[in-house]
Amino acid sequence: MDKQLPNGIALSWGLGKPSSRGPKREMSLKQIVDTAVSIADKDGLAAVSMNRVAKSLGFTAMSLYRYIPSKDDLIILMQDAISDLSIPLEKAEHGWREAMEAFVQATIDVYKEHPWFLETPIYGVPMTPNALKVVDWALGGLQHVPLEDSEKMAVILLLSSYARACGILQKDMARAMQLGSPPDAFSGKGYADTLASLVTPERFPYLHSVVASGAYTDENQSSEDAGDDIEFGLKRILDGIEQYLKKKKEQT
Amino acid sequence: MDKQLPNGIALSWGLGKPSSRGPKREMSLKQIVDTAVSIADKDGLAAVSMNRVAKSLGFTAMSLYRYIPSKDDLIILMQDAISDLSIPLEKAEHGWREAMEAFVQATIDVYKEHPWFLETPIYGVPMTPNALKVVDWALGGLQHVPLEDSEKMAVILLLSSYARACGILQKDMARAMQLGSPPDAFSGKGYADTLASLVTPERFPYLHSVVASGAYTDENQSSEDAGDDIEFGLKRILDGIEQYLKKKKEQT
DNA sequence: CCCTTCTGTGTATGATATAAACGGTTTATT
DNA sequence: AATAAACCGTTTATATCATACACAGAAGGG
Repeated sequence: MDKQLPNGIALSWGLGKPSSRGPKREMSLKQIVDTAVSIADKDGLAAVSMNRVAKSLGFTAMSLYRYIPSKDDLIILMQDAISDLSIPLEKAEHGWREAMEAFVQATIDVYKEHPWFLETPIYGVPMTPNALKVVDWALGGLQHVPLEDSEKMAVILLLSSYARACGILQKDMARAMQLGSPPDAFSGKGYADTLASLVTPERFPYLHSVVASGAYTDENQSSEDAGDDIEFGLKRILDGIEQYLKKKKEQT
Repeated sequence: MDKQLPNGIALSWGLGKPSSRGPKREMSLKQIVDTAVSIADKDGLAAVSMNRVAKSLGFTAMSLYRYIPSKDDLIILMQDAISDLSIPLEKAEHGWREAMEAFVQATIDVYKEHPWFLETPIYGVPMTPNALKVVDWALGGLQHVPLEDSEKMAVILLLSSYARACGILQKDMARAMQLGSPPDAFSGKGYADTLASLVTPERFPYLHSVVASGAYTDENQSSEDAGDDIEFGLKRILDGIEQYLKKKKEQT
């Protein structure tokens, strides 16, 4: 009887007794989760408290517990909610590369719209319906690719992590651009300059030049450039997969 | 004057006035951070409270604030602390592929030793000394690879993110193995069976067979197999980069 | 020698998640 | 139709936090 799997997962699947007795419910799970998501979108994940969510809906904090067993479960539901992409059902007219590119882009878009997704402390292999629907979509894009199931899953894992990396980068760049270069707390110089002065060539022989050139702090990059970076890594990954397919074909 | 960069970063660099006047300090930053890390290692990140850390050291919670401005900063310092890998300084005797593999493996090992690292909110691209030292190490492994600096950074970010995804997978599998297949809360069946019954072929045409086969819940996989999965994705990435290098070489 | 500065410590405060008990409401059962 | 059970949203209470503030003592500088 240890702490086991969060039953927010069960909730996300709509499992629960249909409770016929008692008064009519005045809220819905969806309503609660959507409210929580919009709060997180606006003010960050830390702003999501039971109180705030409930008050936004005109109820008391405790009322939420009639719908959700705990806040952790709410967060799981939030994650699932934003994974509800409107999946285009182009019937694999295009190749698998295009499909994977679309998958990655869609995932990155989620991070862009909901930056708090990067901060959620509840993580793990996807287990909720919308998240799994995305996996299913990606698998569909690979349906005619001669890979083992486990290999396909590995590819999806790889691409997901790539999208996440892009999300982090994007968020940092957005923040850097928003802040501009304000004088820093512990020196008169801007943040980038401060970092550059700390990353000395003795201590960081390889990193030093990168930071000094400003490439690390992304000062001169725009969002458009970030897009280019996304392209670069993605193309490398897909090339790698393609090469593997070729090699595999030769062996047979 | 918005909320700006956490100055826990400044602390991690050892920046601060050397205070000569008052009484001698009875603790040190390192002591505090190490204690916090060991608590997180043992009981998870949620167990790390100012009170608990201070009490472990025989002091009161408030005393910590003489060393650390806020708990968020403490977490940043914790992240930096566990990034203090003892970096092998093999002078690039091996190729860049081996170097990148070592980098990924080392990162994964950190996740294995400190699972709470996965739960810490990502504040963004690394900015603290030990974390940057790791980046420097990775850059060193790429020193003779003809890529642009920005491309190298993109590769490193990607591999970091991939390592994180592997860390998540590893942890989930470890938990799944530890739990075995306990009867679930909302059905008599085990968790894997429950999931399999939810992932119907109608709703998840492509994923269904994967889940049904048990490949998704990783029931029969050992940690060794997980290593294979890691290998697969990693090799694809590296293959893709290698191909890019080849193409680039031909063009010149 | 005093005064400034810093130390660790109590005390206090405001958030927070969530448990427990309550009055009112709806429906199933008798 | 009457009763009882189940359930809803609320009120109240508690425990845990992070952290602001003010204090008493310690150490060094003038």
